[in-house]
Amino acid sequence: MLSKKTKYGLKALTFLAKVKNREPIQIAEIAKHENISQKFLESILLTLRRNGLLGSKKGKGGGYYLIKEPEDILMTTVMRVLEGPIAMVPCVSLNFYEKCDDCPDEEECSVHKLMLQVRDSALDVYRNNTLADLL
Amino acid sequence: MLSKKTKYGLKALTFLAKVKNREPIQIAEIAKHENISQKFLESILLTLRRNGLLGSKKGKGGGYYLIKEPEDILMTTVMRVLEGPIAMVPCVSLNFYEKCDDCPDEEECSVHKLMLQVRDSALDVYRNNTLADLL
DNA sequence: TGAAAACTCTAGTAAAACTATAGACTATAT
DNA sequence: ATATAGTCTATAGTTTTACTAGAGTTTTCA
Repeated sequence: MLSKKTKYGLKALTFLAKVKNREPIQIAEIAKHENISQKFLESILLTLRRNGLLGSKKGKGGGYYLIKEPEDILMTTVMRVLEGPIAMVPCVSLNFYEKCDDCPDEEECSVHKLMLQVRDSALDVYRNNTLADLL
Repeated sequence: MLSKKTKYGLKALTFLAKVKNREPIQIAEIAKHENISQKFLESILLTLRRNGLLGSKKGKGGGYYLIKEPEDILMTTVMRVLEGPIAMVPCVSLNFYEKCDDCPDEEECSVHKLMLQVRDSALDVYRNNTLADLL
């Protein structure tokens, strides 16, 4: 299941992508427009900012804004930042690889074999979609 | 993330697929061979049996066995039984569809758009793999 | 027939993850 | 100055996950 965090994050990004001139939008406005708990959204936007996807401006007239053009924001990046590993199992993860404690031989493991394919197909989707494609 | 339940279930199925003559294998033996907690495995095998993937035999010499040939067991079925919906979001699920409470218009929703593609690509993998392919 | 082997089922629980909230703090614009 | 708006830390409630306990039932075979 996709976490609410990722879902809300994606919605916020989409919303911000539509803003003219990349002017800052307040958290409250995004929250209201997308039906998201404001406090929860705060922490999500913060994560997106820390990971270089959003910029922020404090004080009056402040808010969050896209730091890059939607065409340049890959879904692989967004997903990794919000949802974490794209692989369903650490032993097939490119960025978060971990060995299984059970499972003596990865090459022989049926789960490994299947999940490798699933990862590749998901990666294929994420790599071929930018934020612009979702508008 | 793939649940342990699904992981263990897949391993058990793979193990059973290799058994000659489909003779019943005791839970304890599968658990030991695949490094799985026996009691936990019990409940998983039970689920698989209830969903028509395994047969069981009670009493002395009993155990679990595949009820169909590995070539005839699709991963879509296995995944739905063990892991639940293949879609990451209910609003793009074929078998477990549900409308989002937020989100006024599905067609306009960026999350929907992206997750539809992810679902399709995952489905594509699961439909093209039978248990036999994982051996 | 009876006892051991093996599956069935219900219930419960500890830990982790997820979702959300509260409140104090800091920076900025005007 | 002061109102505005993001930042940070802590924490509480809920749900899911991964198991465990234990009693019960069915089957087989001597």
